[in-house]
Amino acid sequence: MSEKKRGRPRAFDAKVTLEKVREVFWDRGFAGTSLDTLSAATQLNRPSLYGAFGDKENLYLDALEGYRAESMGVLADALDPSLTLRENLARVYGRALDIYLHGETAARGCFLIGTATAEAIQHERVRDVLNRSLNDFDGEIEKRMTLARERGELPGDTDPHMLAKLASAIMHSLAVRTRAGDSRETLEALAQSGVEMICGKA
Amino acid sequence: MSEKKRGRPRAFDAKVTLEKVREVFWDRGFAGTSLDTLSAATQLNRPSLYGAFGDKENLYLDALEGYRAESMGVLADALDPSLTLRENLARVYGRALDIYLHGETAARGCFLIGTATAEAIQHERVRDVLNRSLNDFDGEIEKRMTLARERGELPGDTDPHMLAKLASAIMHSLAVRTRAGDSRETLEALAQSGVEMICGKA
DNA sequence: ATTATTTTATGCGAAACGGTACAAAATGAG
DNA sequence: CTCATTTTGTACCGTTTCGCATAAAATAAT
Repeated sequence: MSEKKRGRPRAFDAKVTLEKVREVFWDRGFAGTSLDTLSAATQLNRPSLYGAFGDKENLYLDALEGYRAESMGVLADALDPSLTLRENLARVYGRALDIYLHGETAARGCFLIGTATAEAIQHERVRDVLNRSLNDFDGEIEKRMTLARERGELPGDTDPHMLAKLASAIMHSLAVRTRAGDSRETLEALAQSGVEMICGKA
Repeated sequence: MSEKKRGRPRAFDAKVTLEKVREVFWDRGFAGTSLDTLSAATQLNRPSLYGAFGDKENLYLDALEGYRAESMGVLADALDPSLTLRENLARVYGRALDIYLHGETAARGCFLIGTATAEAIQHERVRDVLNRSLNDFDGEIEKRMTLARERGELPGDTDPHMLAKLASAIMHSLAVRTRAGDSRETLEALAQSGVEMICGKA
């Protein structure tokens, strides 16, 4: 797996670097971030960044992909089927808010919805990542909705596909509203209303 | 009202210009748009743009404000209280999609959610416009929800404030998904599910 | 040791960027 | 007609931008 490579070894960890890059893009967006800013944040000079990740767009796409993969992991964990659907949804929204509210300056929301949305028109590859991410997210929730219907947690005439999209819509709204500066309190109230909308009042 | 001004008269209509500016920002975002691009789109040279609207951020904020004002007008019209709540919501979503899907290249979604969200962290004034816009939108819908409860269109224990936020969440999701490239068909299905979620199945 | 290979660091360069100085043009005031 | 005022168009300024060319440094292979 890890054969020793021939030339001079890298002085940095690509994965750690990509995480730092993500932080910067997350706050400033793709177009609003310069390679110099990324260079400063990662402690790497531009040629090293270019050598490891390619041009700016590639670097951004790699950062998006890392976020997407991590998010799907968090989602899968939150949807633990040994819990009730109500608990699952509350966990999904709760963990999302933990991530969305982690910003230093202003709360930064969702990396994808907050920054990729802006680039999606001009950059087809960004649009594709965004679309795939949203669909994958919907799909995971839909599977849980289907299971919930089988278990009787949801009525028999439930449409898991559309109900999952409604559940995702709450997430999208949390993402936008976080970035608009809403308080945690306000956001948690919305999340709870979302859970009640789907699972009924407790 | 319109006193004749003293110097050389303007050769352009500021309102029309602002609409053209909006189109460009809508597709490319704030950071992704150059003054040269705006100059070309408006047929004005940069000094004229600067003289009429100030710097790039001011120009963007003016474009956002125009969009916000128009959107609130469309919303007020769609919420005609002589119609049922169900009809109102269907109209709100329908007109939103008409606007969101008007793009030439890819469908461009909501100007605010699609572009201002990206700048909201770094530019406080943009964040404020975004926040105020979302709140005003919620507020208009909440008024209609309150009326619906009084009329018996909604159960007596309805919380108009939170229900309005759920209705807005569907809008936010439509905005994001349009920009991600979803088809009109898909989006209309989500809109309809949203209406049913709030008003019950037809 | 020598060579091949890869990464690092400095720094270049052409283009794009936002903003403005300045003079010409077009209007109203006196 | 002359002057003050405002807009227009050209041209420019200093900075930033992205990408790369180049050489030094660090490793493995021979």
